[in-house]
Parts: sequence; C-alpha cells; structure tokens
Amino acid sequence: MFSKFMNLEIEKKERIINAALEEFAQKGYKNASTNEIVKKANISKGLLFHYFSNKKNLFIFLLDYSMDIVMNEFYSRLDYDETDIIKRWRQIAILKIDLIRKHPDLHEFLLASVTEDSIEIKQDIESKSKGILEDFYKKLLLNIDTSGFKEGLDIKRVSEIIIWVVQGFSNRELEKIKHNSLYKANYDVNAIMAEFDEYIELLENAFYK
Amino acid sequence: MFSKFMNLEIEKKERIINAALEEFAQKGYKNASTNEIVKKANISKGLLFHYFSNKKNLFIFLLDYSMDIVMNEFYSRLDYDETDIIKRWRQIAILKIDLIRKHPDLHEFLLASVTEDSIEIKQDIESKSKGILEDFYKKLLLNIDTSGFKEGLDIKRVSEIIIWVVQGFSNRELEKIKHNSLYKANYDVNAIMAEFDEYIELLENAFYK
Amino acid sequence: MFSKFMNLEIEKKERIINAALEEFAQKGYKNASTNEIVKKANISKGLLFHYFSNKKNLFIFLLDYSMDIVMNEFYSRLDYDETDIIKRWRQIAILKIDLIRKHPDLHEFLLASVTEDSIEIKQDIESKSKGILEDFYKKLLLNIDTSGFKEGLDIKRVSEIIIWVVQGFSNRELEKIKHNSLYKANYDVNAIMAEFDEYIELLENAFYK
Amino acid sequence: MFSKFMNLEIEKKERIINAALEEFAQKGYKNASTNEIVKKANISKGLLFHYFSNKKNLFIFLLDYSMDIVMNEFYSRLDYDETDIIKRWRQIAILKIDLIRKHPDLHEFLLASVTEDSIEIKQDIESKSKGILEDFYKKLLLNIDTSGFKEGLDIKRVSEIIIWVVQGFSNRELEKIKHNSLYKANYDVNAIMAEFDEYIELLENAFYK
DNA sequence: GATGAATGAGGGTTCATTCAT
DNA sequence: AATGAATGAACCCTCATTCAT
Repeated sequence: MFSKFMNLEIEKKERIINAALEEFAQKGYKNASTNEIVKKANISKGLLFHYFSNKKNLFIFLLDYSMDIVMNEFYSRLDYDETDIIKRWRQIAILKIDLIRKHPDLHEFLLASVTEDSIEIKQDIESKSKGILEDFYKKLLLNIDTSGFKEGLDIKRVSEIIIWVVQGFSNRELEKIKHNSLYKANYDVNAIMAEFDEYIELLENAFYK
Repeated sequence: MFSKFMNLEIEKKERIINAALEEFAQKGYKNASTNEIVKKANISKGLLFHYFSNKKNLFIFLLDYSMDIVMNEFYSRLDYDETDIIKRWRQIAILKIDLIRKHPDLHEFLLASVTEDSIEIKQDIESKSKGILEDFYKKLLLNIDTSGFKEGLDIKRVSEIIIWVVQGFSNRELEKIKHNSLYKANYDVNAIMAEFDEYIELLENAFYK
Repeated sequence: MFSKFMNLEIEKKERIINAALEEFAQKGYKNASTNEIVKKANISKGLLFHYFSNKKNLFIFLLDYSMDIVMNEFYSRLDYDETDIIKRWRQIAILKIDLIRKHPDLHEFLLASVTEDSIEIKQDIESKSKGILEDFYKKLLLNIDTSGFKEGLDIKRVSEIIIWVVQGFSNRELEKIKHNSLYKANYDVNAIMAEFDEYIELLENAFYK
Repeated sequence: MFSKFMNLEIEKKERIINAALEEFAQKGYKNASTNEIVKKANISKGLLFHYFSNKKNLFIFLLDYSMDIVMNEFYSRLDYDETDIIKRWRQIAILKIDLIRKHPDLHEFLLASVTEDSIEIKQDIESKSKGILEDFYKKLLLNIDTSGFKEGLDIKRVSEIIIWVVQGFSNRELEKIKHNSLYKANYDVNAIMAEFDEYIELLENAFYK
C-alpha cells in the first residue's frame, strides 16, 4: 500500500515523516495542512499524494509507523525477568522517557491522535489502537508476580493504583517538559528517576510485605 | 469587552452560548463552524460577529464563561470544614460528577479545550487555565489537615499520590461514559462512589495511622 | 432550493446564467470551470457556491431553467388547430430556428447536455429529460390528423420518415450556422423556410392523396 | 510523426491502441486519464509520452487510425456495380452495422469524438472529419444511377431525403442498442434489415417510377 | 441592532507532462 | 527504449469575516 514511499531513500523518507508528524502533532488532523507538510519536507504537492493518495492515508501510515516504533522500543527492551510489578512499571517509565527523548515528534503525534476528534479518522484510530493496546498491555504485564503484596489486598485494585501513580508522575514530568523549554533542554533522567524512586518507595512500603 | 452581548435578554444569550458550546465541544476549535452556531442559535451571521468580533473571541468568551461556572459550582459547594485530604477529594469527585450531569456541554467543552490542538488558541487556553487552575487547586486544598498520616511520610508526595489515584479513577469512569453509550445512559452515581470508596480505603490503610 | 439565487436582481442573475450556460455549452460538464464562470459573470468564487452549493447543482439548475424556457417557447406558440402532420412539423422547425436565434447559448447548452458523458450527471439529465421529452412529444403531436395520407400507407412509418426528414434538414442548417459565422450573422429565416418547403412538397407529393 | 510508435511489435501496439480507444470512448477527451490508459496497456507512463508527446497527439493519432480503418472497411467492400441509390445506402447500412460488431470500441470512439466538447481538440476533429467525410461521401455515392426516379423530381433533394431516412433509422437502432443492454446482447441483423427494407419500400414507392 | 449577500485566501486533490536514471 | 518519481497549475469547494442595507 505504501510501497512506493517505503522504497525511497532514507533521508527523504525521514524528511517527509518528520514534517508530517510535526504538523499533525501541532495542529491535529483537520487543521494540519498538506501545504505546510510539503513546504517543511521540501517536496512538491503532487508528490505527497503520489505516495499517500490522500490526507487520511498519510495519517494512517503515520499511525502505523509510530505504533510500530513504539512497540519495538518497548517490547525489545523490556526485561521480562523482572516480575515485580512496581519495578516493571519503573522500567516502562524509563523506556517512555527515553522514547520521548529519541522521538519527540512521534510521541507528540501519538498523544495528539488519542485525543483526536475528527470524525473522519476517529474510527480508524480507535480500531487500530484498541487491538494493539490490549495486546501491548498484556505483553507489558506478562509474567508479573504479585505475591509480594501484603495479605488480603485486592490485587487488581492495588495494581491500578500503582499504574495511576506511575502515569500521574510521568504526566507531571511531561507537562514540565512541554511547558518549560529550559527544563526540556537540560533535564536529567537520573535525577527524575531518583525522584520517581521515592514515590515507588512510598508504594512499596504501603502495599508490600 | 463582551458588554454588548452581556446586555442581551437572557433567553437569547443562552441560546447563543449553548449553540456555541455544543459546536466547539463536538468539533474542536478549527472544525467548529460559525455557520452551524448561528443556525443552532437561530440568529444571523452578522450578529454573532457584532457581539464577538471573531471566532477566537467567541471561544475565549466561552472559556471564561465556563471556567466561571465551574469555579462557582466548586467553591460554593465545597465543605471547607472537611479537612481530611481523602475525604476532601472524595467531595471533589462527587462535585465533578454532578457538574457533568448538570452541564454536560460545558464540561465537554472544557475537556475538549484542554486537548485542543489549534495553534491559534492553544496559548490562550494555557495562559488562562494556568493561573486559574493554580488558584483553583490552592483553594480546593485550603485548610487540609494531614496530621492523620503515618509518621515519617513525605506529606507532599503522599498527597500527590492520592490526587493521582482520584484522577486515575475518574478518568477511567469518564472513558467508560465516553465510549459506552449504554453505560452513559444508565450509570449510577451511588454505585460508582461505592467503588471509589474501596480505593479510598486502600489509601487510608496505606497512609493513615 | 435556489431561492437565494432567484431573489437576485435580474441583471446579475442573467450575467451568472449566461456565463454558466456558455461555459457548460462550450466545454461540457466536467471540463467547465467554475473559475471561468465566476470570471465571466464578474462575481466572487464564494458567491457562486453560496447560491448553488456545488457545481452539480448549478448544472441541474441550468437544466431546469433551460427546459422551462424551451417548453414555454414551444407550448405557448404552437398552433394546435393545425392538424396536418407536415405543417405541424414545419411549425416546430420554425419555432426551433427562432429559439436558437433568441437563446443561442441556451440551445447549445441543451444540445451539449444530451450528449454529456460525465457519469456524475448523466442520470440526472436522463431522468429529467425522459419524462419531459415524452410529455413534450405527446403535446407536440397532439391532435394530429393523418387522414390525408394515401390509402394503404403504414402511418407510423411514414410519420417517422417525415420526422427524420425535418430533423435532417434542420441539422443541416444548424451545422451551417455552427461552422460558418458569416452564415450565422446573416441568415434569412424566410429563405430557409422557402427551401424547407420544397422538401415538404416532395413529401406531400409522395405520401398525400 | 508517429513512426516510433508504428515500428513497435504489433501486439504491444494493439494493446496501447485498444486501451486508449476504450478510455477515450468511455470518458471523452478531457476525462480520459493517461494513467488509466497506461495501466490498461500495461506500459509505463513515460513510454506513452515517448511515443505521442502529449495527450492531444495521442487522440489525433487515434482519430486518424480509426478513420483509416473505417474508410478501408467501406471502400473495399462496397459494391460499386450497384448503382441504385437506395440499394447502395442499404449496403452502407449493413456495412455500418458490421463495423460496429467488429470494432465496437473504435466505433464508440468515433461517435464520441463527433460530440466531443473539449475546446482543445474540437477544431482538430472538425478539420479532419470535414475533408475526409466529404471525400468519403463522394466515394460512397460514386457511380450512382438516379435514372429510376420519377420524372421531374429534384434528384439532389430526393437523395438527401433518402440519406436522412437511412440516418434516422440507423440512429434509432443505435439508440436502442445504447440504452438497452438486453437488446444489445441479442439483436438480430436480419430482423433489423427486414424492418429497414420496409422503410426502403416506402421510399421506392414514393420516388421511383 | 440585525441581516445575509459577498468576498477571497486557503483547503485537499487530480493529472498531463518532464526528466534523471 | 523504458521507467516511474516528481512537478505544479488547475480543479472544486469551505469558511471566517466584512459591509451595505
């Protein structure tokens, strides 16, 4: 389907992908202008449509492309021998932060996609993300050992609490990065993880034997 | 600035506000059509621009208007004698659910605003929400008693954990409502609060003396 | 449906109609450019779509408009007391020539419509013309007296022959007008009808008692 | 001019010609897509333009090509010993029907060309068809014997009447074929010619001694 | 105050044609 | 000769905004 595009030289391919990711991430689907994309990518109007036929297809390609990268980044680097749920989520948080550093536009794009309202692509996004996300979460949480929890705890609920805390923390950091360019330029993953560990400790004390 | 509009008879004013809230909530800023708004509000095109000069101003007006209502709903109804942080957040959750039931369009509008991508208004939304939200949070958490926490806990961090859990829970419920129209039509506040209380209990056991 | 347009001042209305008729007649549906139409009519791009919503609707409006005029020109001026089939067709030929002189663009437009290939409007044209043309032919041939034919002739076939001859003659004249602008500018209806009558005489001698 | 193309292997040449004839016949000049043509012919985009330089030239080539074939079909098979005008036209009608059966695309193409609206090629079509058709008609009617007509008839006018009747009849049949696919699939040349002969008999009785 | 006709820049998309390989 | 990526002008259409009434 996108074979024409895939056979391109890598440099041009990246120019186009990055231009499109940035534009969609900044403005959302409907607002994004194919005019802007070709300007940023320094290609002709016609070429974009030669590769992708139409705007929707371009978006769907980016969705697949982004999800693929994210999946790979996560699946291949997750240590499945680490069975402790908190430590596992700690890993996930690190991978996430790393992903954002390596592919900031891609992350922005996926984030924007999730809240995308345009009726034309809503269904595509949902159908794609649904299956993949379910699968994703299953794999992320494969082989988790919850035997360390204190007796009598509702494991499902405690797990949710842990996830919410991890998400709350990482969203807080993302907000800082997003709204504070100084912070963005200089942030120190180690320092962040050190702080993160303090929250983790609170959770461990609260819920572990 | 919007004095012309404010002096209007109340019925027409509400017609316009509701039409615009609904349109923006459903379609986002850029997609929203002034044509649709005037059609829904049953006024002429020119009149809308007579009152608000342009689309952006209309949006900003709605933003102020919505935030005002929310502030009032919360400030006036919050029981400041309840000093326990978990119970206070439980109150907030109830008020939030209540707000959604009473002003669904307004809530949708504010929710959509937060994830709005249109570059033209992004900054306006953020600058407005930033100051107000900070003030909001300060007031919401005024007079909180944290003396019930176990000794040695980092109160600030534990408070954050609590907030993240409350947010995680309410987001989960909102997602259900949003993606499951059957659930939306029949949901039972009491049942939801009962489940919520189970999470609260977990937190209390974890962090309270 | 086209009420906005119909309420226009007559001069502007005619400017738009003539510009569109000419463009469609010259280039056919798909080739016709709304850009050219608005240029010829000296109105803005948006206005055309304000009135007609889209190109197809504009075309359909012109189809109705043209058919109406043609119907009226013919119905109101045909002498239904003339029952002789040849004389009746002689009348029709005169009315046709007259129509072309008075509304050349309109005639060109309808002629082009009949041979229009664009799949988008083919059905519209056919459904419109089918009913109307059937009705039209019925009225044109109302009250025809064929008792003057020689005994033993197949009346239906002879009628067809007469019609084909009239059509052949009038097409020949149309071709002359179309391809010879000198001829077009100076042609003399009386001279044409005089020649036409010679063909009619041949037919009368052949088929009448 | 098209020597490059003419030197091609015959199979490829025919593939291209048929693809182009079909596309132009179905969609008219402007609507026809060079993309579709190369796809149908299974050649590359560049090759088509290598042979024909541009779309217009391709069309003109097809026009020449089609007319040549038609000319040959007619010239070589017409029995010039048959001097009677009606019988001669009867022959022509049969040859025409035969042509349509043998080269349906080609016939469709020429038919569509005659009613082609595209201003870019209108003149080319007309200038080509004018000279050729005149010549064609002259040859078709070569060596016609009109001595069988009744005394005193205007031979030129009667000949025209005969032609118009033949055209009228064959157009009527073509319309049936075009708009009734059932009819198209099953039509019986002999039956058609039998009916045609009834019209011929009417003409003979009318104009022959 | 109130109307809605009028504008025109910008939107996504198509397509004949060119040209490096 | 043969390819198909690349171009850009033109296409139809949308829409916030203006302005005469």
